[in-house]
Amino acid sequence: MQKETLCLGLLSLGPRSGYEIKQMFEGPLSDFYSLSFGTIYPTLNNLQADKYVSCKQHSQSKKPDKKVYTITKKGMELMKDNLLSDASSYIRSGNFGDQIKSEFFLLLLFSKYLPKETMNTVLNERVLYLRQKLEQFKYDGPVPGNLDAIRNEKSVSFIRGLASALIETGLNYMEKNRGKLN
Amino acid sequence: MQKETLCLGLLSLGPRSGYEIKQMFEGPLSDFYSLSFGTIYPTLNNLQADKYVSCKQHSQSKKPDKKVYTITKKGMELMKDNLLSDASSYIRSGNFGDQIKSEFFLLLLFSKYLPKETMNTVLNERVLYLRQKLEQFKYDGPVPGNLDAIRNEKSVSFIRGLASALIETGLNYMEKNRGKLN
DNA sequence: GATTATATATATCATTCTGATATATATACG
DNA sequence: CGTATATATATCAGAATGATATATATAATC
Repeated sequence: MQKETLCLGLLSLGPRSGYEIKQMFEGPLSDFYSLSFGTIYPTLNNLQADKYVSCKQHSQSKKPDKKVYTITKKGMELMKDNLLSDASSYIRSGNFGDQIKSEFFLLLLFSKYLPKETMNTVLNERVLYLRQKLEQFKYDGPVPGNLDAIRNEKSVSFIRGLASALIETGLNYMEKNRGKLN
Repeated sequence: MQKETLCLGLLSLGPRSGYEIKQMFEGPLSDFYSLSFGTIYPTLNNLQADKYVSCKQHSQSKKPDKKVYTITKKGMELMKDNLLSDASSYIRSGNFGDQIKSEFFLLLLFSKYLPKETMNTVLNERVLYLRQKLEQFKYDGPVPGNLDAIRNEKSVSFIRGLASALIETGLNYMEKNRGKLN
């Protein structure tokens, strides 16, 4: 997805600074996508130059100014147009669509070159890690600051449910079939 | 995973050309990882310069020479060392580990900005696509050329089984819960 | 009360990687 | 006989990351 469309989409949930957009990528979106500061800040500057977002500078005594961006009508239109024209190309992506770039799967692929104890530890830690992830996805309590804007989206419940189901399947499979790796 | 380790790992399954390594990424590995020609060819050249692989040039009358690379003892050692020292960092990656970069999930996130008919078509095509993927993963018949080297790995059976289970879960979830997106 | 670590906030850039393009030939298909 | 696809390597502009720089506030630790 184009970085512009993505930033506009996140701003459609409410006005935000670049730093707060990054927080969304590190929080609720961390398992699905991410953009770096080096992408976010230039993108916001370009969007502002082209009037897709407006910017209010909140000067905070001696911290650097907090630049809060708001999506404009023109920006909403661009976002919707882009989503519509690119929708079909995203059908073949993500979870067993296009490239997943799974380092873990690659490690499994070459597991025969690792000592058995090492692979045992790795698999144990993977299981622990996935259990932890599962709890995160199932957690329904309060979230800090403006991160609840994204949590309350209907689509986010759908995605979280899907993610939980996938992790559970992965955990069950790993526990039942790990013997087959030796 | 470092591109060097990855290329060495694939060469550990047997001697191959850069083109054939690319074929592995587009075939059996396409859902887990990929490297472009722009990465593969320079990497092989560097590995050769440092004696981690050797190269035999098969001149083919008027086609460009086919450069077949073979992993050396030194290369096997580097690969194993790298795998061992990086193993723990791969535990938190892939399927709900690190970044999945799922364009499809992002599209769902912004689905409220798309017309209902469009989302309906998108979800239908996604289901068809996943069914097709599932068949691919379950297919156990013959594969062309030297691609069976990777298919016959024990770890590959494990990964394919896991992938099938995950896709099935995703399909079931989508079919049961797609109403919740409206 | 001093120090250390972490959080807020933006900006920049070298390095890395991709996706596209270039080049050249062979083969299959109708 | 032309057209599309496959084989095969190489290169490079453009994009994105990860790291680093800068500056301050706040919380935790000792």
